[in-house]
Order: sequence, then C-alpha cells, then structure tokens
Amino acid sequence: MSGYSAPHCGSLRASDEGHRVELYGWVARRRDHGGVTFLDVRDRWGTVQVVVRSQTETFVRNEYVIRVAGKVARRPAGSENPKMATGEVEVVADEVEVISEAKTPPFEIVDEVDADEALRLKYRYLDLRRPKMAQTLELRHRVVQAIHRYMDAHEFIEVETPMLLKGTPEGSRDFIVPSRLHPGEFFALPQSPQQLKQLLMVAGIGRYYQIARCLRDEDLRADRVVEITQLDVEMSFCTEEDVFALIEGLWAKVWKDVLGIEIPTPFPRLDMQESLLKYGTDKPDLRYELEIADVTDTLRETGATVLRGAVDAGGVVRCLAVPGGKDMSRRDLDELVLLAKGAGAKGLAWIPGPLDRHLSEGELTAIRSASGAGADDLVLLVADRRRKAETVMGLLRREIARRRKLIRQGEWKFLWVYPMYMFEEDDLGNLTYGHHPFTSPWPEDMHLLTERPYDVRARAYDCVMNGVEISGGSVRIHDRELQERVFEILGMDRERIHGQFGHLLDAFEYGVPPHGGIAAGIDRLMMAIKDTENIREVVAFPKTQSHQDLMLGAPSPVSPEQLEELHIQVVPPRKTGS
RNA sequence: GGUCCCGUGGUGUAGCCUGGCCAAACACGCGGCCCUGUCAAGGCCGAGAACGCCGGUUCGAAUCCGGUCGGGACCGCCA
Repeated sequence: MSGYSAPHCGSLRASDEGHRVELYGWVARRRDHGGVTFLDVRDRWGTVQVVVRSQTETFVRNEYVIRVAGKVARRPAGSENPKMATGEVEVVADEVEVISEAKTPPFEIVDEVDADEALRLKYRYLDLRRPKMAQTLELRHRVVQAIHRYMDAHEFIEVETPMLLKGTPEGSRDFIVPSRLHPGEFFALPQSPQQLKQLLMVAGIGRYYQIARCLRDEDLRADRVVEITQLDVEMSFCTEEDVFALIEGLWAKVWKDVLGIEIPTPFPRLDMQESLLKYGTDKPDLRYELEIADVTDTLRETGATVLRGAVDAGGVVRCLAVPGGKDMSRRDLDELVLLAKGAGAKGLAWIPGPLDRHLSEGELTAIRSASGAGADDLVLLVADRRRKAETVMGLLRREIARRRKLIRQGEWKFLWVYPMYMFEEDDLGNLTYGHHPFTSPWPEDMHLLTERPYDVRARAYDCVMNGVEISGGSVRIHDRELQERVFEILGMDRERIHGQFGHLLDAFEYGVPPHGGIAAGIDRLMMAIKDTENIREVVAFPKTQSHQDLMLGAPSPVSPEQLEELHIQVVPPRKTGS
C-alpha cells in the first residue's frame, strides 16, 4: 500500500490526464448502469468519479474503503460535471480492491444531513466524514495557523501553562481533579491562564500568547462549550490602544489569509452603556440597524398603568420600531410575546395595538418619534427593570432582524465595546466585578472607587463581530495596593485575599511592568466565520448541553479501586421528591 | 435552579389539536432484478416502525393526562 504518497481523490484535475494513479478513499455513491458503474470516491480533499467496467467490477457499497488503480482521463465531451471540482476528469479503473467493508451508516454521509444532532454526535466520526465538516476542521486549522504566524511576527512567544491549577471560588465553577498523593486535596482545571500570564509579565516575557484550552463547569448554551479554545495574549508596557491595534491587525490578517477579505481597521468603538441602550446587549450585531430607544421620561405621567407601574417602580420603558411591522399578524405578535415572557418580561406592548387607548396623542407621537417609526412601522414596547428591559429588547431586536431578513449577509461588522464598567450588581444585589478582579479601573474614576463603585469605568474591552463576542480583555492592575483594594471592595477579607491571590500580590513586589491583554474565543470566532449559531458545528468532538460525550459515553463511573486510591467517597444524589 | 420545544421504520417527516377509518403514510436509504455514461442516475419488485420508556383515563390511545429518560432553545449562570 502506498496511499500516503498517492494523489488525493479530490485533487485530480485535467492536468493529471493520462497519469496512472492509485487512489484510496471511501465510496460516496455508486451508480450502477449494468455494463458500467460509476463510483464517487471520497477523501478529505474531495470526491472524484471512478469508472468501473464490467470486467473489473468488484462488489462495493457506500462507505466501503477501497483502493482504485487506473488512469486519469478526460471525461467524454458533454459529460463533464461543473458541480465537482474534479468534474473534468474521471479515473478509469482497471483494479478495484476492497480494503474495508462498511455497514450502512445510521445517516447518509452527505452535506445536507438532516439527521438528529444526538445521532450525529454519537457517530461523530461519520459526521466528520461529511465534506462540510472536514472543510470546517480545515478552516479552523487555517485560522489557527494564521494566528500563529501573526503572533510570531509580532515577537510574541507561545508559552504553555499548566492544566492542573489551584482552584478559585471566584468566576465560573471549576472542574476539579483529585490528588492521589494529597488526600482530600484537589487541583482545578484552568478557566483561563489569567494569573499565569500576568506572572509571565512579571517574569519579563513581555509578549506572551497561547492557544489554550479552558474549562468552565457551567450550563451550556447554543454558543458555549465546556472546553473552549482561546487565543490568550498578554503584553507588557502597553495601553489599550496597543491591544486594539494588535487585535485589529490580527483579525485583518486572519480574514485576509483565510477568507481573502480585507476588513477595514481601526474598528469603531461603542461604550457599554450606549450598547445596552441602543442594542439591548453588550455584543451588538451591527449588520442591521434597528435601534432601541428609551421613552421612560415621556411616560412618567402616562395613563397606561402597565407602563406607569414599571416607571414608578424605578424601571424603564424601551421601544423598538419594526420596519413595515404593521403587517404582522396576531400570531406573529403572540410569538414575540412568548419570546419576551420567556426572557422574563412581564409583557409586551405594541403600537398600534390594544394599548393605544390608554396613551395620549402626545405620548403616542413621542414614542413613534423616539423609535424613528415610519407610517408602516409597528413599535414594540417593553417596560421593566432596566436590565430586564435591555435583555428583552435585545432579544426582540435580534428576532425581528431574523424574521424580517434585515441582516445583511456577507458583512463583517467589527467593533470594540469600550470602556466597560468595573463592577456590576449580581442577582442578590451584591457588588461583583464586570470583567475580572485584575482589571484596572479608569484612572479618572479612581476617586469613585469607594463611594460610587458602580460608576467606575474599567480599562476593559470586548471585540464584537456580527453579534458575537470574539475577544475580551483589559489593562491589568499592576500595583499591589490597588489590587488589594479592589479585592476588598469586592468583599473579600484579608485572609481570603492572601490565600487565593498571595502569589500574585507577592509577585507585584518584585518589579512588575504595567501590562494588559486579551483572550479570543476561537470557537466563537469560527462560528462567526462559518455564520452558524451552533457552536458544535465548529468543534470536532463536542459535548451535549448536559456535558455528555455521546460518542465516548462520558462521563462514566469509575471503579471502587480507583476511587479508593483517590480517597474519594461518592455520595449519591438525593432522589427528587422524596 | 427555572421556562419552553422535540422524541413515530436505518434516516427525515406526516398523522397527534378535533381518541376508533393507523399493526400507521410519504421521501431518502436498504435488499433483489434490469440497464455501457451517469453524477440527487433511471425502471420494476421487496423488506423494514405496535409510535422514547413507565403508569393512568377510556369500550378503545401514536393521538388525552401524569411521571421519567434523552436531545435542543432560552432566562439565571458563564471573573
């Protein structure tokens, strides 16, 4: 067998005419005409047609692995297939050998699969056989290679950081790994190499990057996987402007090298507050307009009690014009109501609609004008707590854009959301960090740190493209005292600060350069590039929403011996309802 | 932690709202035969599901109800 050096099925072209070749691949399809049979033979590079005459006929079925020896020939005039890259030629076989037989696969290995995703995940090795999936894997490789080239050219060096780290109670839930040699003690798998990369700056590395796996034990969403891959970057003596320039250049290079597209730089910037107001999200998709407007002040004295109630309770009223939306059916609107309620809204109003008679002429005019609604437009209204109203309007905005096909396909809309806020309020009303606790506060806002922490801006930024947050980072704190102060504002006592972050604080006493960086999620980047809303489409072996690997059957129980060795006792979950 | 959607032959769907005419239809795939130029090949013939699982309502359930399992979407969560 000499398959490694053999030409690829998908690479044969007219220029190969006359060459004797040996091909290895999978039978993608067979068309048996009696005296002559056509086999489409597939490998990662594509598919080529093989002509088998009766004298060399061998019994094959779809997905058999075969070896074909034959001659590359131009197809007879008129029988070329312009839909295939190899369509000008065919291989006339004088030998067909079955290397490996195959059962009928549980779903057809074609690009237009409509098989259930769970089935595809169970037989992922078959799913990846589909040309589209193979192309996605290759595209991902191209992206990562472009990143490596770019980072290397800018004198960044890739440094690997450990997988077994110290757990932190902050941030997302850790995956933990029991220590055999230290009974009762555990490692944590990295949520990100954050502290290590900062320590590399203290070490004087200056420019670090890594394509790092990060693991977060959180509930999944359409755009989340448990094991994310991120480009992790940190640099010394930099400002946010340096990071922006670096990353703008990086995306420009990736888009050019991989997609052949020139993207304009620098990217526009939008501060977080404006983003939440106008787009209802911190990651706006600018491929469509649809701006949200605030009409709280107009409705302070309104007779519409549903709106008034929210305003009196300190909430807001936001509105959004749906272009040409007056033609929406009651059913369409009901679906939007369902969406809004599903996101926790108390309700959804629209104009013109049942609410009209409770609103004054002046209020109606003001709402229409604030939302920029034209004569044929419908205006959606949500009244709620500010955060909830933003979330709901953001969802509605996206849904409207999808339904009314307002998203301009083929556009790449990059922007920086910057600055962001240093602190946020969690659902219990407690103060928590917006980005992470190592983020530097905005210098001019330093005096607000103690009295009005929520007004403190952070030197933090997200790079958003087509509604996907593809990277985010910050300029870090490099001063021990300030870092300790931020921890304290976050409600940590001295003991905890030193137990969790003592190494970092100590390091800051030995000469620390100002530094900052960014992390870019490769999975989400790939989603954006492939324009898919399903992150599993860009990951080779993804897990389900409930963290299971349907192919491997993981997670799975381990033997009592293994548990004993690890000093672990399993406590079965309490049965629900008992 | 919560809400919602889905689960019918190998695959995808129809049927389910308005129980009986459904041991269930259609397409693809699969098997056999025919066919020397197709490329979603074609023609003819054929096999294949008691409708995720458990329980209930009913004279009768794929169809109604409850639970459960699996998948997905969303809110929370994701420094």
